[in-house]
Amino acid sequence: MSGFPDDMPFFDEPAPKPQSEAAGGGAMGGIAARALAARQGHGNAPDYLKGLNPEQRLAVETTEGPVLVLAGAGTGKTRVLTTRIAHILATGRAWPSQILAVTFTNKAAREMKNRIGLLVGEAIEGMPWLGTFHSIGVKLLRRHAELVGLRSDFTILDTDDVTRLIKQLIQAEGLDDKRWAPRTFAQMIDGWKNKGLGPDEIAEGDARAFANGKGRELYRSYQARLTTLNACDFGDLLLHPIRIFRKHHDVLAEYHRKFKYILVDEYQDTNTAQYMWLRLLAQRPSFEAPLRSTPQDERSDPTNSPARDRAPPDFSGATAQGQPPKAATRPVSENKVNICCVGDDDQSIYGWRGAEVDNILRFEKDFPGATVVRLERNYRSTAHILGAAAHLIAHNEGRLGKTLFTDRPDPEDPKVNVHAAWDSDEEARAVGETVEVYQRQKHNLNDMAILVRASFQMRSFEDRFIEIGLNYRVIGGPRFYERQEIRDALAYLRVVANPGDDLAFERIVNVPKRGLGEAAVRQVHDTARALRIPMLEAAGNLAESDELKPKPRAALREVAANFARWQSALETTPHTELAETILEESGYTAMWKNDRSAEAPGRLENLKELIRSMEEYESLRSFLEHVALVMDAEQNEEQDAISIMTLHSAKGLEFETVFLPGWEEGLFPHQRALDEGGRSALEEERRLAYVGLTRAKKNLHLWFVSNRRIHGLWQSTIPSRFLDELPEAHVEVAEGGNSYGGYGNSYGGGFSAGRQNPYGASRFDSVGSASGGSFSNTYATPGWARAKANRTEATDRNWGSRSGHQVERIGYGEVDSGYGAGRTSVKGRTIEGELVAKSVADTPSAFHVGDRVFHQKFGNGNVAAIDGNKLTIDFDRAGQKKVLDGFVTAVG
DNA sequence: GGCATCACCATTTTT
DNA sequence: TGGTGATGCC
Repeated sequence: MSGFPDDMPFFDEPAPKPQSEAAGGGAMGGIAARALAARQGHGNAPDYLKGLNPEQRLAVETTEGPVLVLAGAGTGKTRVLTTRIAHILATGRAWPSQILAVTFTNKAAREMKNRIGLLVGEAIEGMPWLGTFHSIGVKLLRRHAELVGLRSDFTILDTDDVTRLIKQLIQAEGLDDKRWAPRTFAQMIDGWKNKGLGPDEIAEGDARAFANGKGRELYRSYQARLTTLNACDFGDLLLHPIRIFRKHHDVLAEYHRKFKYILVDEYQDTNTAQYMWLRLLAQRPSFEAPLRSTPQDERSDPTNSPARDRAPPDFSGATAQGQPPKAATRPVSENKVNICCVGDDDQSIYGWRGAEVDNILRFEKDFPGATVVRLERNYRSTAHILGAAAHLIAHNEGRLGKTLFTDRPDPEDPKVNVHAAWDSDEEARAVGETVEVYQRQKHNLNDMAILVRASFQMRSFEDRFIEIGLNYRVIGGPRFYERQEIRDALAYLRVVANPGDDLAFERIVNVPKRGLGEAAVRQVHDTARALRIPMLEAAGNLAESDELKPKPRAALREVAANFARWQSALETTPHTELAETILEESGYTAMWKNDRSAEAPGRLENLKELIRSMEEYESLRSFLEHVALVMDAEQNEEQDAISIMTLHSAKGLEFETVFLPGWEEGLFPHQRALDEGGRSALEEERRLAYVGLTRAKKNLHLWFVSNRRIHGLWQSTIPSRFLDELPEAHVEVAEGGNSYGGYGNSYGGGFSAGRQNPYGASRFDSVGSASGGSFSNTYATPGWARAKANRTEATDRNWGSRSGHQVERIGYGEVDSGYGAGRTSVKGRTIEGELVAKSVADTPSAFHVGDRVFHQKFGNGNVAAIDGNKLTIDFDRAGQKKVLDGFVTAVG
């Protein structure tokens, strides 16, 4: 991404040439030649169109008017986007600078740039408006900053800065920052900004919910403070441009003229603010769609803040300024909106951070006459994987509806495997063994991945892989630019680049320790506020006065002198060299060299890496811009290693072999999603499962365990309802229990919909009961049965090596015999080819609500509810638990 | 200012 | 259970 000062001037591009000229003129270099090829008629499609399937080609060639491309997983989405851009360029429809192409992540933007580059050669240099929402937002804002009271050299605050700032504000209000956590408020503000709401627009209820009803004032003073600091947060990068567009018609009109084509990647992930932003840019005055509908998002959002009931903010630039929304005199062609949104409603997994799936569901209403192209031909996965994924996702309502298919079904392809394990350690062990099996078959570790729901799950895999010496890499997790030492170093650089960056100054004024305590820093702060000058300047003033004691005074004098010196060197010294000097002279490097903790060498190494990475940028300023917007750092993939990551960070990736552990109720779907988000959250969890399944090209292994340690306590768990939703035809319950036995009947089958779901029983519950509850309650394959038979012994082996679990081991052993003898029916049944794990037992439970029962692990309790063979029991000591009836015995 | 102790918490994460 | 962040004591 290019840094900001070196941007090309805004409106200096030549007017677009008519198509006929563009093709013939040499100005576009290689493109012209391709354009020629493009115009040679249907029989002779240009190279870049060859190899596209008919749907992809339709998506590429429908350049005019609104287009929605519903691109299922692995259907060539990026290819369509990049080819479409290449096509627009090659046919001379627009100059590179007239195409606005937005993505969510820097990675996606980078990949698009690369791939367009491959298609059209050098012309990519001129794609200045391809980037993330935020990077394009910055670019817009730098040009028009004064319209919202900022200078164009404003700084971009990261979440850490924001939190510290809010903390100051909360304290300044005389509020207790423990009662009102700054981070919580930062998240609230972020949420509001995602919805496009400024301080005056938030709902009364929301405003009152924080800081003794001072939420709104706090938000307002936060914004005021940002303006004073000449800074903005991530949300402002979108909101400020929206404000500018709404208020300054001329500005918006310029961009309307400028952008001939708009492309949006991952449209299902757009939040309301991004949607507003896009609509402003895409919308022409005569464009008459309902700006925002719809009853649907109210319905699907049980958190339903009052804000949702208010009239939607009017972000139509036209109507806001009182212009008639209709401009009947304009020729239709001028009102054409050449916007192309690409996305997949089934992969919308970011609702919890403000994404509105509804945006994509509503596209055709928003843009009447839209061409909708469905990409369903999948080039990634086997028919089994696609079949499993399709069957699962079909349980969601409110989909646009796609069914992926493959042209290349292969009878040799393995089915999707479902495995059970006793607990998470065994799960890790078993996954490790399976990985080794693949390794022996010459599979690369790079082609395998373990995708987990929550990051705490990673640990057991890491432990195990270290133990057996298996290379792994964790994707995601703590980011390079979020590390303490990197932040500190960046704070120094920020102050040098921008002396008014008080937050950065405060961060490092006493790092390393210079004897500047809280009192001294406060003094600097207050002076700065009183005189309306930057803290750095205030520090210089105080150093010359006698308001402070000699020691802090000397420290401040040195700090001020240092920064003055570094700033003057900024013009003359290469920025990498200057950075080194700063870290050296400030004593920062020395601080870590003197630190004897284990992390210190790593931190020094990171600092070196930071300097190295600066080399790619031409100035300190452009580097800082990059850092503010790009929080990730490249991972090196040279070493052969299996990847471990969350399902969320796996979106967009693919692997030959995928392991999906932890498919248990409460973990996946996650209990918290169920508790807080109701049905729509369950559907999002299901989409997450869908994303997980569709990452696999060939081999897919799902796992669930019977016991998982959650918050340090062992909990018995039951298989995820999502397992129930997989089609039997494509799934195989894995054998191999002997090698890692011990799971036996403890999982019991079935899910926990009843009590745990606040919205009531899921409709999947009724699958069992509606059909008379005549299902097996267990997996039923020969291997399974064998494993069951081996269970007790294996369990002893597994648990015996641990201390402190004797009781449980014995307990389960005893329960097991009773359970096995009493009520198991091993023969599996299916319904319409569905249901691998069964939810409901053959026989209704013999227990009754109110029965006094005993459980080996949890002790005595009373039955509170019964759902098939699943009992909800209020235990005297362990609280309420859901257990299978086979695990308890009647008391008295 | 540095260390020990204690309470508290515990999905998902980009920019 | 274990990691973090804040408090309080020296």
